[in-house]
Amino acid sequence: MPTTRSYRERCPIARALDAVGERWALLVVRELLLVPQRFSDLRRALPGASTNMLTDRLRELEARGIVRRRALRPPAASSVYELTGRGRELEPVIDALAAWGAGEPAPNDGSLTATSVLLFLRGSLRANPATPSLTVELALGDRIWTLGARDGEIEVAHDAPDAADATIRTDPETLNALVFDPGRLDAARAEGAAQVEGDVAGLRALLESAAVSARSLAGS
Amino acid sequence: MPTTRSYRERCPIARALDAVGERWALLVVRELLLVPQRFSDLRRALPGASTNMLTDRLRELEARGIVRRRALRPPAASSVYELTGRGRELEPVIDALAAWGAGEPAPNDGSLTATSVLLFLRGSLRANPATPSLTVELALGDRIWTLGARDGEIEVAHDAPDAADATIRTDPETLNALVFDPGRLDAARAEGAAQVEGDVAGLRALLESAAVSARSLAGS
DNA sequence: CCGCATCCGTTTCGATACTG
DNA sequence: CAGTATCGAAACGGATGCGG
Repeated sequence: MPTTRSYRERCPIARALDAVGERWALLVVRELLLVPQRFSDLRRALPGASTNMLTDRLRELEARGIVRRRALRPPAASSVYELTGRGRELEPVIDALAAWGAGEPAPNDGSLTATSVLLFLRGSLRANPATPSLTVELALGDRIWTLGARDGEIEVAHDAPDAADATIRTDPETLNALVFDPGRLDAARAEGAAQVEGDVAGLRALLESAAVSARSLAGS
Repeated sequence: MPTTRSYRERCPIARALDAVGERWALLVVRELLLVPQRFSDLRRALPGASTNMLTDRLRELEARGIVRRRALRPPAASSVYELTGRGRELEPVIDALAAWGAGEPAPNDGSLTATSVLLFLRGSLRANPATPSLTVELALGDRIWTLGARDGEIEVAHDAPDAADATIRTDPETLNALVFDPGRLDAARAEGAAQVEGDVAGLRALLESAAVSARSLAGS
């Protein structure tokens, strides 16, 4: 049964925590921030969450107008969960948490989802005004993403770009390592952990731009 | 016994929530954001939190380097809890939550602390670039605060200003109402809910500036 | 296989009472 | 004032089962 407890404060901070302060709630929002996901996608992304926990959180978030459930077109006997407009407004909260959390110690056995890495990469690039303009096609697992950097505006979308300057195929682990240490790019390519095509120098410069912010966040 | 569970993710968002995602943790940070507080101050500010809950959270936050316990000078047989530098870095998280939470429904029986109102007032003024420059002395309960607005820089401090343009003595409830509807200022003064001295017109303009942001936040 | 509902042991929460 | 002790209630976490 969904959780209903409240801090019973009129403070907006407490009200926000009443809505998304339950355990797992903000991680569900995080996973849905870049792309709608099915129940089983969320399970894979949040292996520590039990099924009934996920069901409860999704129901609560739906009841609060943060998440919406949408049926897929008839042939697919499934549905996806996606953020509502109100849910997307949580992005600044997620971004602030990511910036702060980068300074906390990481469990060395921790998992890492594609969404996590992409959000952190995006945040790092946004934090660096000198980020070069470039459109990158990112293939992580079986999903294709577009990373667009243009005049300091950084966007990540779950689709293939019309025209990519560079293409990289890798996994979240490797991409995360590259965000902190772009110097590993050649080693990752040699090991087969990453395949790169197109403007390799541009991609390298983009990663360097992210690394500047990423390292300063982690160091604080 | 303090909580030790973790999401076991290397995602910075999950790491942040590992540190401050437990129930009540961020409300403790909120209360300490503007001024160090004693245990009993926190109890009053968070009446829904049981004493052992507060003890647990304070110990955890202390262990994580977010809160520090400081003994007061000898005559006072007491100590205060205050944020560390790392703890103060949570301010953007708190601000983002406040901005989002203003759009959530408020329980009509909810309490409201001075800190809550001051943080929201500060956030509203910061969100409005047209905020007039003014120094206000704010007396809430038995505490004196300084609200300084200068060239768009808004600061709230727990002390008396060197020189105030205006002085207002009221309670958190009334101040919160004024942030949304400055038109009530005269009524509040007539009812004795607020006493104002000095540049009343300036204070009124400042409240109007806050109200513009406050209403747009609540309306979204 | 997907999306849940049910059951159950464990942890955390919340309220009250009590102590240095 | 600043906590500890205790205990029932709620939430969490994992396993299993069941209808599409």
